Amino acid sequence: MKTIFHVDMDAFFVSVEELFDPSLKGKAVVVGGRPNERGVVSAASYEARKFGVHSAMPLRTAYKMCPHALFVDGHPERYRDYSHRVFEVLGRFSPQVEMASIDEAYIDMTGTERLHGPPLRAAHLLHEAVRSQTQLNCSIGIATSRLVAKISSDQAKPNGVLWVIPGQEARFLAPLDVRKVPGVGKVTEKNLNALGIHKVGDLARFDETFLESRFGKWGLALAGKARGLDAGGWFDSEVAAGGDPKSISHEHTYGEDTADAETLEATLARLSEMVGRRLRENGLHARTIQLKLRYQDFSTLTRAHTLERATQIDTEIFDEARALFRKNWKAGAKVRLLGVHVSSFDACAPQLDLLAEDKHERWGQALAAADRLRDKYGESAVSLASGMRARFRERTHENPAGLPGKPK
DNA sequence: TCTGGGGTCCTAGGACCC
DNA sequence: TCTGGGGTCCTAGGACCC
Repeated sequence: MKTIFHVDMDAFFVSVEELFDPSLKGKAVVVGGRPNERGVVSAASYEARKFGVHSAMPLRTAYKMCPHALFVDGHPERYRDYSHRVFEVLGRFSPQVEMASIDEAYIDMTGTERLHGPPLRAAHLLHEAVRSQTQLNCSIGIATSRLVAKISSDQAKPNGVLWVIPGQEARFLAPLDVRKVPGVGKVTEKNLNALGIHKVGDLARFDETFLESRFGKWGLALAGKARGLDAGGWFDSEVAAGGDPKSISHEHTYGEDTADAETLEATLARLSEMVGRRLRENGLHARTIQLKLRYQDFSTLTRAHTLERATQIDTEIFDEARALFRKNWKAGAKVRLLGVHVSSFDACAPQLDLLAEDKHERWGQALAAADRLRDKYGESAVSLASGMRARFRERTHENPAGLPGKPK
């Protein structure tokens, strides 16, 4: 029988911001950007939540609901730093700690009773240790499976500890909304509601063959979850993740939609550079390049192309992304978002012929040097994007009709 | 309400091969 | 000849999570 703790930081981003600016304490705070910006709420203080503000809500909506809230930009470096500090504290309680995301972790506390006492006592010690080392509050769920531990930490919020005694899992889950089950989102909730399933207890009464026929693989997992089991499927593998990334992407939403080809292609160049850089940092080579294009009306398309040979070179990524863009963009249509996404990683690119290999090698060296310059002098120190913009101008000059066009 | 950015996993259809 | 069955790869879209 396992003893799993799920530790979830309370209003993490907001709490970290409060450490840097104590005047925020006790106020309605929204992290994510200015109230008139495009974007969504990353985190809201409990005070702001009283007005209906919650994460993922558009900033403009949050402003309407809570105009007196203080809107602050997020600081990912700060959150990463504090996430590491939390991780260190947790590591003192058990060697088996998995950070499931920046603000939550699973700890396998099985067999630590002699060291830390029974689960509730250990959890209170842990809670206090996190508090004293980081000045941050967390909530802790204790159960025999990750799934139930996660749901119970949610029920414990804010700043609480909740232990689901072994054997009581079904009783604990039964009265909760199905939406509380990780992996059940808006759509699945609606589909379940249509079957008369509202509570986890309702779900538990359906047999798994029926759920499987109705929801496929996911239905089978769902049947297990309703009984408090870590049933497998994406949720559990996500938790176990921590290995090599499967994809890398960057995207950008414009402050104002644009149909300007030069602007759009410059954005693609910048996104390609960012993706290429991440590939090099991770020592990865990607075979599939994918473009993401969202129009003004929010209709979104993705178009991919798989290369014969994997790459980690900015210009190769850009060439593909731009080709996909030229082929698929309805010229003149205003664009809201562009994204560049790469996947199908190979450990390394296979050999080319010698001449090409040499050229490739030198490109790689140049890019690595540019990466080092950026580290030293900042992101704007070196940019291929500006070079691309200049080249593009020459081309449009020769081809005033604009895109798509075959430059000479 | 006017909708971010970075991820993971699943499904489904078509091409292609044996 | 009127139509197999399995496997793999690729592409597009979508649900979901933090």
